Amino acid sequence: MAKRTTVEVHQAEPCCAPVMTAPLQPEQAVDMAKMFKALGDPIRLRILSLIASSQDECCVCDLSSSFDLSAPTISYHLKVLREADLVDSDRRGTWVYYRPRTENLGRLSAILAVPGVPAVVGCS
Amino acid sequence: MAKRTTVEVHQAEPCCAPVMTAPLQPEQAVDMAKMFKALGDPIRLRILSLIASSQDECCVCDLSSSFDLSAPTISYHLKVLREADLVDSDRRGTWVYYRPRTENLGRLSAILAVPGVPAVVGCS
DNA sequence: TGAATGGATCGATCGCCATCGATATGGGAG
DNA sequence: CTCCCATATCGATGGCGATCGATCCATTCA
Repeated sequence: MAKRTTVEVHQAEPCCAPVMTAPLQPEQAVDMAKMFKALGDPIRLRILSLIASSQDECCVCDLSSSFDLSAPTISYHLKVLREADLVDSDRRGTWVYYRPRTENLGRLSAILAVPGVPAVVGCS
Repeated sequence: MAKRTTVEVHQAEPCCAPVMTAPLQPEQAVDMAKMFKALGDPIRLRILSLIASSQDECCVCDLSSSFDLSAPTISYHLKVLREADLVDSDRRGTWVYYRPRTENLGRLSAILAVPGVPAVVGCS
């Protein structure tokens, strides 16, 4: 099964071997930990999943309405995700749109992959 | 529903759809975030990769020698990984051995998987 | 039984993090 | 230009997290 149109390139840069395969180098560990730390908050995980599961992109106004948190707090979490290279943002007029950075999500997925267990991916 | 062999149990319980596929439920997000938070520290990532990449299991004494940290600190990080259900420990005589909990590593990998991009494992 | 060693726990410290109200910035709408 | 709305930034605060020395617990060995 070949690749689909919008997502492709990604697994080209694994950046480092799966954690099950070889010890992580300290420098790579710092890099990866930065991303995992950004995922280490329930609110941010939900924000990311809202962004990633929306078609193409997602407006901040849609996000805010899903949480019982102040706007500055949502903005703060988005900044953390942005600085962890997990999402990209793009202002168009009054609104700001967010997109997932699938190449980095794929890297994180790959590094946790368990040999012999295909990390299945839903929806064919 | 009975389990079969230990090898294949893993991907059986994805627990939730990949983040790219559907929004995470708050409760699941709390669950997953706990594990990601444990991975959000470079030292813990390296400890986990040492445990996971060793054959079968790994003694604490081998870990300590790889870091320039006090024994209590290593022990603290191991506790965090244990409480996040990412490793299991097992005392045999004087030494304590740690093993990765591959079923949960697999779950994390699966949740970050990008549709259309097989999170290939092993060889490349 | 007592000493020695591997690990875990305790208590303290210090820095970082999540949250908010207040304020700034950047674009439409009038 | 002026007002308003959507986001972002600032500053403060309360709480959690990483680290260490001291201490405790378990096991082996003399």
